[in-house]
Amino acid sequence: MAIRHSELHAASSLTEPVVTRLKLNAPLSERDIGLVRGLGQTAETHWTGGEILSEGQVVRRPLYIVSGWACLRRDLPDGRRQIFGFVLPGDSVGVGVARRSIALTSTVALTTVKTIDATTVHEAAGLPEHRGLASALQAAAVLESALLLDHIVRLGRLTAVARVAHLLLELRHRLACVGLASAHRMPLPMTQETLAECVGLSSVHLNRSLQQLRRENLIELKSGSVNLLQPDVLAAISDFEPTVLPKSVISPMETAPMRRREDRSFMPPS
Amino acid sequence: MAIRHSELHAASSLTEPVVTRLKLNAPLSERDIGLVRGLGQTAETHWTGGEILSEGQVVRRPLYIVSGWACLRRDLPDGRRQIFGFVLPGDSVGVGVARRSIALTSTVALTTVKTIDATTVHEAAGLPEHRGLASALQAAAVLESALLLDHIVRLGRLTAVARVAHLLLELRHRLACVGLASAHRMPLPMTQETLAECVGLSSVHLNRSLQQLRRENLIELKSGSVNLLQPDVLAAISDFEPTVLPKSVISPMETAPMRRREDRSFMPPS
DNA sequence: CGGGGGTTTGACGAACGTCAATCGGGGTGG
DNA sequence: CCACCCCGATTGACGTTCGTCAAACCCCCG
Repeated sequence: MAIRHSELHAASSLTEPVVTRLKLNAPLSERDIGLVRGLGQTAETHWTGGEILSEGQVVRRPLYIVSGWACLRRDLPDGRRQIFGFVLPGDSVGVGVARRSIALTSTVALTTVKTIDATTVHEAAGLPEHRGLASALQAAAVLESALLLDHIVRLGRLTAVARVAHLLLELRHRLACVGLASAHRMPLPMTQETLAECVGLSSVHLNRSLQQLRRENLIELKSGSVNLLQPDVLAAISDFEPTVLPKSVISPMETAPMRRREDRSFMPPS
Repeated sequence: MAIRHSELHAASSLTEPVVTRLKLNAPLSERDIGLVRGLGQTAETHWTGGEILSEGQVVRRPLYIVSGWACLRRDLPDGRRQIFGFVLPGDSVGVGVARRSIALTSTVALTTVKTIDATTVHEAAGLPEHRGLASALQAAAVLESALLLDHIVRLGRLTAVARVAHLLLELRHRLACVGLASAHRMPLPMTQETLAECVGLSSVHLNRSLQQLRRENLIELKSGSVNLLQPDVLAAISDFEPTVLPKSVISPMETAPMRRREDRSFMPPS
């Protein structure tokens, strides 16, 4: 299921999304940052479709996603599913909603996902010399609940088209925070059915909603990535406003790192 | 808005819902319990419709609800509202989702609400001699997120009737935990419109869903309280299962404390 | 050249929202 | 004590949104 890396090279670059995210949350000292960078050695790989964490399972240790996408999911008795949100590079798994207890949802890899062990960081956050880390982790937890609240508003009060627009804007904003999306283009490495399970629609109706957005020249869909043609219009029709914290993290930079070839396979090469 | 009580009598009995809840979350020492009981002096009263905490406002101090109901709410630009959940006696306000930061939602009193200041408890939880409190608070935070997740499932995957059934069962379970509901009857001190804003339906359709439940002899509605006639059937049609923790807290006791006279007014006697 | 999974389309029915009128009970003023 | 009033609950009619079923399509890959 998870494969431990023996490679040590380039380990520090792996941790950059995490460093970026934590620095946005709170000012970090050099020691804080060094601590996080040291986690590159603990990288593990999870294949598409694999469960990084299973609902009901005891959470052994907190993780950080350093590359790839995952989702938080619950399976209902009749086979239907609800996706609570997506986990992106820089996000943590097994924290806040489930630290040191029982996982409330499954965390499933949507692409090949690389993770690092966050135990050290969480332990250090208790020490007086790492106050910066402590507030960064706290802020991360708050942002996590904020995402859940936004999702509730999406499901409870928005129409199908607005739900999709709202979700796309949220993902763009979060990706931009860690430098993985430009102002317009971003990866969207999942099935329409997965998207539907997130926004509470049937896959057919989700498809029609996407088409409506395309017809109105609001988005462009290529396999595995989206182009938000008129983000302001999308925001208007969905009442979107990015979650608090440092405003306007979206840089005008146009480098949008795309998924590598190996990530396009939706099945593990077992 | 909030009125500080000068009355000191019967202060300790006020805190009982909080003690009960915390004891369910983790084993508490006598010192832990004594600490909580001492909070009776800090009681404040909020009138129906008043905002105990406003979205965007800096959270000054954590509170416990000791009597009455409140809801977590967000108002949308077009006047519509989404209710994220209800806050019952024993629940905390301004914790977890917003501790020491900015409130992510408004907390609005649905009845007359009495609160006590939880600052002391939260500070004590950091001390080694109050480890029990620390785990109790942690468990409370987890349960809080669990409720949000359940709500997402309700909104994303259940039909109107099932949403209502699911919500009623959740409320009964939580009330029973603090001895405020019997196996069947429980208070429901809110407008159908409020209920609708919670489960993401129009008030008209919510009304029809309630009627369907009544027609099928699953519930009985009197002003301000519900009777769950066949909880097992309700659970079956809504895929409900109570949130983890000590199973079957629902006692066969039939004493269902109803709202007092003063609580039936929906407007403050200003 | 096939196959298979994902996407798209059409047709149809069920679920839900909206508008607007009516009802009903408790609270209030006379 | 009684008539009035107001808010919330209820009802009907109608239109829209969304789900379901099933077929066709498309593209990537073997």
